[in-house]
Amino acid sequence: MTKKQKNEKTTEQSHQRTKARTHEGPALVIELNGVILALTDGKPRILVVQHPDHPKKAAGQKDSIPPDALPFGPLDPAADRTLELGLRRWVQERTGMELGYVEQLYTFGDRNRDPGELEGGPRVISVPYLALVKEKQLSGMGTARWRDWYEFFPWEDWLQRHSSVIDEEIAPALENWIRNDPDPESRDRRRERVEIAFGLSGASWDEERVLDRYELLYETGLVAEQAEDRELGIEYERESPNGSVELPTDSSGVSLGRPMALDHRRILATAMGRLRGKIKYRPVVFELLPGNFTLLQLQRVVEALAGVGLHKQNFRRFVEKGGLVEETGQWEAKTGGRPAKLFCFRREVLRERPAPGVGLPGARH
Amino acid sequence: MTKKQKNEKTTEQSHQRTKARTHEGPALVIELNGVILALTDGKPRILVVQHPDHPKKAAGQKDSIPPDALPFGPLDPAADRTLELGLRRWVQERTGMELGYVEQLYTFGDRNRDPGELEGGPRVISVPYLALVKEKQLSGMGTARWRDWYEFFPWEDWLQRHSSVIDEEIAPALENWIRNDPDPESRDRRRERVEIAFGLSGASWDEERVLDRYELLYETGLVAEQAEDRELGIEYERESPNGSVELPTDSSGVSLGRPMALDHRRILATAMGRLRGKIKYRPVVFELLPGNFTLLQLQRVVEALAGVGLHKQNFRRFVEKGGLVEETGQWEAKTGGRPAKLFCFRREVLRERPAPGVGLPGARH
DNA sequence: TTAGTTATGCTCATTATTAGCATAAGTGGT
DNA sequence: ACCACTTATGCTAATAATGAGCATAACTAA
Repeated sequence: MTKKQKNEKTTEQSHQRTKARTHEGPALVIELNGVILALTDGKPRILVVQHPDHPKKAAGQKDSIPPDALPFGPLDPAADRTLELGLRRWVQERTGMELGYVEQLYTFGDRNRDPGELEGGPRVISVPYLALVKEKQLSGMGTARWRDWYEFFPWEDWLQRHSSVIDEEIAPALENWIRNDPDPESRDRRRERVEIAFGLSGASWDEERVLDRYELLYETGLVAEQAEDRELGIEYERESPNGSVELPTDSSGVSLGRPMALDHRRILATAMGRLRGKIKYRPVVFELLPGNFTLLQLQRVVEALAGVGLHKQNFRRFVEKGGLVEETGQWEAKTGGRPAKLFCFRREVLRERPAPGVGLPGARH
Repeated sequence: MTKKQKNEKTTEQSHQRTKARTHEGPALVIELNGVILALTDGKPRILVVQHPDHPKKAAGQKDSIPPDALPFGPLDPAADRTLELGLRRWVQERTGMELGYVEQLYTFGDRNRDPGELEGGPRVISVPYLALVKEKQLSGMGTARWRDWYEFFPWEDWLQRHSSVIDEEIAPALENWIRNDPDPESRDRRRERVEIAFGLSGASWDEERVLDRYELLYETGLVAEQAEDRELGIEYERESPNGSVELPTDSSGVSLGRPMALDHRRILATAMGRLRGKIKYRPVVFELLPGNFTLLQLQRVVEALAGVGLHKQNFRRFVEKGGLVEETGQWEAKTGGRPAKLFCFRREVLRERPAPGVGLPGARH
């Protein structure tokens, strides 16, 4: 087995990593990841850190900057009463941030998702959480920094029309990938997945399928993580919220979007898809906004999250008639044009409607 | 601490339980639970087993039948490549069932959700999965049996009008619970939660809020598990998909619906809510139906899952015009009336529409 | 043949959604 | 003061989706 050989090759190089992860016995660890999202100048940004023991660094490649990683901390089974409290604890300890809205995402437990396992490290189960915080209140610790989430997924940004990277790079590569499958049935399945995920050939773009798209790019070798995993000889068998995923085949050498450590981009994709879905039926956007806001501010946030542009007048009508907001009587003057009314979230809507979200009224398609 | 004293009291009584759970060291175990749902005579039924080491049984109460439990198995960190494969493995091993559609639910990791922890047992993290299977193909093993899921949640069944148990038992008890709160602010929060969850006083019934409702009944002492937990002295701090939950106060002695072991009814409530939501935007109902079906069969299934009645003609129009089904050319004669066309799921809809589900067209409200 | 049952087609009023047109009320520059 | 430009907000006409029901068709059982 070539993969096994590769594993051995890396074993010695990265003992630093193993050491950092050694626990007193359990072959099982729960890692709590946080996808911590805030809005700075109307752009969604997530908190990233530099992974302290990323293989590349351990392998002595000091010159290469370790990739961004989602902040994470272990669950302390003895101390943390709930998983969520565990997350809040270490986020508080290490960033000084008090998390507000918090929501559990998908639990990732695939073997070898953490390369440390190849060296006898414990099986690492990751339970990631999406957290929405009001503003950047980062008490500048360590390597942590905010990063626009579209840097990781440039193809998800449809705000200024079709993001061109799809037509120019992704679509041809995927077309190639489809053609390269020798089995006709399997080829059809590939084609269907591509068409549904990227809204190609007549299918419509579903902004929620962020993970589907990322996983296709992974399988096709269009994101850097795939090459990295292959290099490390990771036999990566994956379970996914949307069904299982084929194993990577070839590496194309292409690297779309900013890579992340381990499978963190997969986790981020999960978070993005989840949030894009959730804003439609639960009033979570307001967690990111100040108490008072203009309707255009609200619209810009929804657009930034969903990655699509909306029709202004219709959006306004939707949130007003839907009872999601109410006037405060105050005005915002610094709009650059006519002053705008300031609104606030109308809590009573929770009682009135079963699924009070903002939807995407008038999305351009 | 009275709670601690109580814990000690039960320690000796249930050593059988501890023994059954003893592992070779890890203070952490992943338990994979399956909410395995099938349809028999059009009714949603889930697979339940008798929990082998339920406290009551261990405490020597041999006469009392152990309550139903969701089937579960441990994750074998060494052998199971993914969590989902681990689930499939033991379900296959123990019931002979091949699971089809499988979906991960919320990961429950609260301390003391498994009473074994009180006696030094490992922290048990539960990762439950919802699985939909075509028919009852139960190769009658052990204590496993199918049980109508509304036995556990009688108040969720609105098919024949308002299920009366709400008006007669739940509403008064909740009203009482609200009034008993001495703090006015906290009282308002309780009232709002009740109104939203149960659609009381003008709010509309949201069939997806199954967990909210169960948790309110738990807090109010209207379900048996609460009394049980109190008896065992469990200091139960809970994290919930929909936010945190108050600690139980008094026990009313009332027991609504069939109880389950540990927090399994909470897990089941999560599954029910998730499925009720999912059918609206993903064509999962078809996983439960045979390949060919009449529109009324389809409607009955959706109604059974959602717990609400639908307008027949509108439902038909919805699924037909929405492209969810297509005619097969065959007919079903044994309808008791005019023969019905047989339809099948139309796969292409996945490509055409972003969120192809059945919705609840014409739900009675 | 009749009563009962289910299937299916069709209508009509109501409500939502889409895509714009048009006006209001600010800004900065000349 | 006037202009060009910006954003805010009101309104409308065409179209689509939804809710509620009438009516007919095609079978079964008594």
